[in-house]
Amino acid sequence: MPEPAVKLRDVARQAGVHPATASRALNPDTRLLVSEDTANRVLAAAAELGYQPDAVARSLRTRRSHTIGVLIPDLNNPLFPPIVRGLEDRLEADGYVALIGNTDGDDARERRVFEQMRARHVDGYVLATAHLRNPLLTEAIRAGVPVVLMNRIAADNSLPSVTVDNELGVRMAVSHLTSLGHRDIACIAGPQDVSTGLARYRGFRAGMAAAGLDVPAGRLAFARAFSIEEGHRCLRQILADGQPCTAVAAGNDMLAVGCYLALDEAGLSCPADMSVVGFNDMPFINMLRPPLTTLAFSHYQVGTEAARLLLERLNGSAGPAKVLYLTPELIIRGSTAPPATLTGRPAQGGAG
Amino acid sequence: MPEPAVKLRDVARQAGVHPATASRALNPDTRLLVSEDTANRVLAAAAELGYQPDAVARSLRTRRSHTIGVLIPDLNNPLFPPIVRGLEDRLEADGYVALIGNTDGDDARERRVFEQMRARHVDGYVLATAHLRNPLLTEAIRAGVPVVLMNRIAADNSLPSVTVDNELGVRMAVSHLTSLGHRDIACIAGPQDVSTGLARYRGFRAGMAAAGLDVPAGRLAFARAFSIEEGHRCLRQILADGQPCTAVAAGNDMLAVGCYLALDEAGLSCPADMSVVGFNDMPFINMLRPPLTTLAFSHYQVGTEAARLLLERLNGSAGPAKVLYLTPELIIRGSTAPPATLTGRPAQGGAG
DNA sequence: AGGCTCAGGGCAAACGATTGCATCAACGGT
DNA sequence: ACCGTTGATGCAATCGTTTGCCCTGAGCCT
Repeated sequence: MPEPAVKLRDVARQAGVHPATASRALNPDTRLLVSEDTANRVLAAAAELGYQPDAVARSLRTRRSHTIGVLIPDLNNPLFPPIVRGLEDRLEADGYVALIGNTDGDDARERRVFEQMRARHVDGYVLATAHLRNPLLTEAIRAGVPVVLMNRIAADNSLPSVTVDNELGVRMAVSHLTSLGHRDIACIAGPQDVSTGLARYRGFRAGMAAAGLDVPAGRLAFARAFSIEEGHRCLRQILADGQPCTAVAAGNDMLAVGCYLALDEAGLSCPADMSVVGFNDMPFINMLRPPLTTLAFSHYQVGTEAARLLLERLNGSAGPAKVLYLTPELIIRGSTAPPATLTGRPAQGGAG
Repeated sequence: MPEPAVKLRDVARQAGVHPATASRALNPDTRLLVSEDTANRVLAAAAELGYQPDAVARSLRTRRSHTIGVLIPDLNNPLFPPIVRGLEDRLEADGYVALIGNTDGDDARERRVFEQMRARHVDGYVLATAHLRNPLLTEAIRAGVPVVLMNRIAADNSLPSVTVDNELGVRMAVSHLTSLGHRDIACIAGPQDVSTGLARYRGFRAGMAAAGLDVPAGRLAFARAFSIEEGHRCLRQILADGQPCTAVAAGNDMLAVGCYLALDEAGLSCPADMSVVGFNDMPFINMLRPPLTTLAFSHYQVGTEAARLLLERLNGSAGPAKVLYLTPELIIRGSTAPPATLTGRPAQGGAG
């Protein structure tokens, strides 16, 4: 037998006032409109009855739901849960809750989820799925709903965003490889229609150019998704028909894991035959065989900062969009070592 | 400038009917109440204007939100995302969306999230966080909201649940170890106030008893959480003051990963010095050093089945609670091998 | 032809909270 | 003593949809 929920009306009756008065007493912003005495009576009644306001009714009337829509491209990627956690923690502090949607990188699904959220009156969106140009973005803007981008950013920096400095990161990775003595370095770039894929690829070219190294087409592959399978496929392709190489820079850690599979399959070992470097330092990546050299940043912080940016908008600040870049840190682990031509010598040579 | 959303009223005006009629025409269940001709006019108008019903208003009126609250103890555990995915996929097929909440195993936080969801009129809950006796459960039941448990189950099987056969799984693991020749087997049990922790510990004792083996206290440790840190702590404790052993059965994969850390720290190697077996076969666990022997089951299916059970309830079926047990499969990988006393001999001995 | 049924569709009342406006008492100033 | 002011509270409309009820007109039977 369902227990009847306690309503504002009940609190009002118990306190001997009109529901409107009770409403005002309960809302901190309007509490000063009622006498302190009445306010206390209402508060006491609410506490005693265990009153919880009906978020749905409130949302219908106020047009605010205190709910934020969060779109994640792939929740199975361990990179995202810590980000989501950061978001939730920060949002909760301001009384918002996150509605999380998984899109699988599928546009149709993304649209469905987006509409669902809209119908539920979300007050804002945090998107980790943004393509460089995304129809959803303009649509949300037009509807007047604040949007913040996470991890990926938009083509024109027109939206508040928080991301790691991808280009810098990959330049650091390339510089690490060249300082180990590598000269023939392959690249498995991520999808070029999202900012992370593009910026990291740019970073790769910039890093190679700075070192005076060439990037022949045979040492370059573009993944269609940031997935293990695509990493596997791309490195296999490079190994099959590309120029020989001694190291590979992968667009992210998932692609790097795919590289491990391709190396196993080809009977090559990492780092003896080929060094691998990833991006993201996602959870568990330090426990792989071998532990992956990669670029780290605080995932949790990406979430909290995105939440902060969104809350700023929700609270009315309307300045130009802030784009926040976190600085990545190179974490050197067992997957990178001097190339075989150096270690092949009797000496256990490090390179300068 | 925010675009005004199109409302039922607009559709009705465009079709030349009353909003009530439009509402009936739009709802498949009541469509037969209006003439086919009118229904078509309304449908056409709705399509033309791009009408999306306001979920909030509807939910206020109908007391149904088509939203399901999902409570997850730790989204950072890669076990859960595939489960959530299964849930979402199955729920979406029936027009429901999942509201996901992370509880961090924190009771207070769990309660807050639970209340939030209640205020948002969720139609049901799927809990992966259930303690063996949980005040939230009785509370939800009393409020008349259907609840399904996932992964963990309640003490008295009074609620629809889907879980893997934990006891059987660990018996299989123990039998695997004994057949390799292990006799001194340690156990790192999970928290005993959740069903998975308890059932797996029972399975361990049952398996050992069946093999006629003893379980001295010094080879037993109880983790306070299913975390890497706790696994680390527990194995370290056993190594420090326990009887010597050649294998350890961990309460889940996270605890097993913690064991890897403790072994590294003690200068022991797996599986040469100590075999390790986990539970769950969570993503990435097959890529560790060494790949972990563990018990597998379809995580995705746990999600879909839980959704199915909940949908049954939502659609009015009121029979006794079904408890669904999935059968685990032992996946033998590199973390288990015959004990050193056997492999120490020149022959590459297998054991019967 | 009159009365019945019945399909089709409009009216208005919900759902529970918020909020602009009206009311009303008390009070102070002149 | 009267009037304007102010502080506290009640009234009622509103958010967008659904749904019980009633009304209307057409068709049918005797």
